Parts: sequence; structure tokens; C-alpha cells
Amino acid sequence: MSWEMMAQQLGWGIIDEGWRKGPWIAEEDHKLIEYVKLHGEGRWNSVCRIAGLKRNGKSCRLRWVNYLRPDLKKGQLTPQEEKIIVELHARWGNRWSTIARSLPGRTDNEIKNYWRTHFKKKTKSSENFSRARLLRKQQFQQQQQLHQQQLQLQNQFDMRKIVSSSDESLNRQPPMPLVKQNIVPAYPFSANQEHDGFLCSLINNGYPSVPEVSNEANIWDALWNLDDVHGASNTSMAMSNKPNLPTYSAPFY
DNA sequence: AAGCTAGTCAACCGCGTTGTA
DNA sequence: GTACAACGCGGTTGACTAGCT
Repeated sequence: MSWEMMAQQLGWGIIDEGWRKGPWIAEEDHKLIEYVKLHGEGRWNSVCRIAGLKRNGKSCRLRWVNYLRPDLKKGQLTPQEEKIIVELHARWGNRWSTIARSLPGRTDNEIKNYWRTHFKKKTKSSENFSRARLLRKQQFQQQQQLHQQQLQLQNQFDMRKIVSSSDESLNRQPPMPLVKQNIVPAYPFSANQEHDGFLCSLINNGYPSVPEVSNEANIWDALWNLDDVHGASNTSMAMSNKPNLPTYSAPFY
């Protein structure tokens, strides 16, 4: 008896519009592996035609990426990996695929499931929560410092230009070095001025739920709490990388 | 032993993005 | 410029399992 027949007898593999659904059987896995060996990854929609699988492209891709890929690590995540996940989640939020790229052999699905079961429930009270918050705070301070430095440099340069236009002698001095700083984004917004703008306006102009601008701790509490206030309703924004609106799930997101 | 509950994880779904004709 | 298909991503669901009562 083939795997397929057995699965059908057990009630697996519902056929929906010609596509099989539900758990994969060994025979299907084998066909998919053979297909990828021959044709490589991609062109998932042609798998059914070429490999004779009654699965749609999406399903094939998912099965390969999350389960069949030979470079996948099996077994529990190590404490080291766990630590990385916590830190990267503090930085990137729910960008599971981005986080997964830093953990070779782990899939976004795996990390997402792991996060949901291990961290989500204890987020508020846990040490990890405080850690993540501290990390964000540090990143923010670093960013602010960098920004200040840049502003200072810019001011110095501007002043020099003003003075030099009126004082010929200054022109003999070596020009202001062009500081090409290798700024590693401490948070994704840094690549997008709109988001920096959002954060700055939040801090400078206040936000309905941000109580005291002068009280740093309060700001951080308010920012963090936006996660709960807005997070759920903005999941779609978190998903897409649209720059038009920030996701409040994390201040540095 | 049986029933219930919570945890885990594979798979599905919907939507946004990207590539191409 | 537009329409369509393929791909990729994050959220959610549901089957299975282990532990508890």
C-alpha cells in the first residue's frame, strides 16, 4: 500500500480544488526533495506539474523551507540562540524572517512558534522584557549621541563656511574633513527619516499618552506601552515594510 | 483509566511585494 | 502604466501530545 493510499484511508490529505491539504506524507516529501535536487529552489508552481505532486506552490515552498531543507537544524534551540532571538526581537520586532537570517539552520516559522510559546506569555514580567527595554534604551541613546555629534560637526562646518566667506585667510587652512561615518542602523528607522521624525516628534512634541517629556523613564514606559495599545491593530503594518507609518510595537521598529 | 487542559509545531491563509509580459 | 503570477512574510489554526486531576 502506498503512503498516499494509507493517508487517504486515515482521512489525511483533503482534496480542495484539486490540491491536497494537510500533513505531508513521506512519498510527497520524497517527490519534493527529488524535484529540488533536479531543478533547484524556486518555480514552486511548476512542482505539481513536473514532480506530480497534488500540492500547490505555496505549500511546496513552505514544506521545503520549514522542514525539508538539508541545512536545517533539528532539535531544541540552544540558550545562545535563545539569547540572540531575544536581542534581535528587541531590535526588529516580529520580523521573523530577518531574525531567522541571523540563526543559520533555523526557520522563521520555528522562531515565531518558539517566541510565542516561550516568551510572549512572560513578556511583561520577565527579565527578558527588562533586557529588551534596556537594549532599546541603549540603542536610542547611542543614536541620539551620534545625531548630536553629526549636528555639531555640521554646525562647525557651516560656521567655517560663513567665516571663510568673510575671512580670506581661513581658506588657506585645510578643508574640513568629510566625515564618512559608517553608521550602522541601531534600529530600522534610521534608514528612513520619516521614522526618525516620528520618534523625534513624539519626544519633542509629546504624544497623547506620553506624560512627561523631561521624565525619561516615563517616555520609555509610554513608548513601550504603545506595543500593547497599538500593536494588535497594527500588525499588518508590522508585516509590510511600508515606510509611511511606523509600527508602534517597539519604539525602534 | 479517563477526561481535561495547556503546550507545541506543522500547515494554512491572507496580504504585500516583486518580477514580467 | 497596468495586469497578472509568483513569491515571501507574519498571523492564525488545528492536530497531536504530555502532564495533571
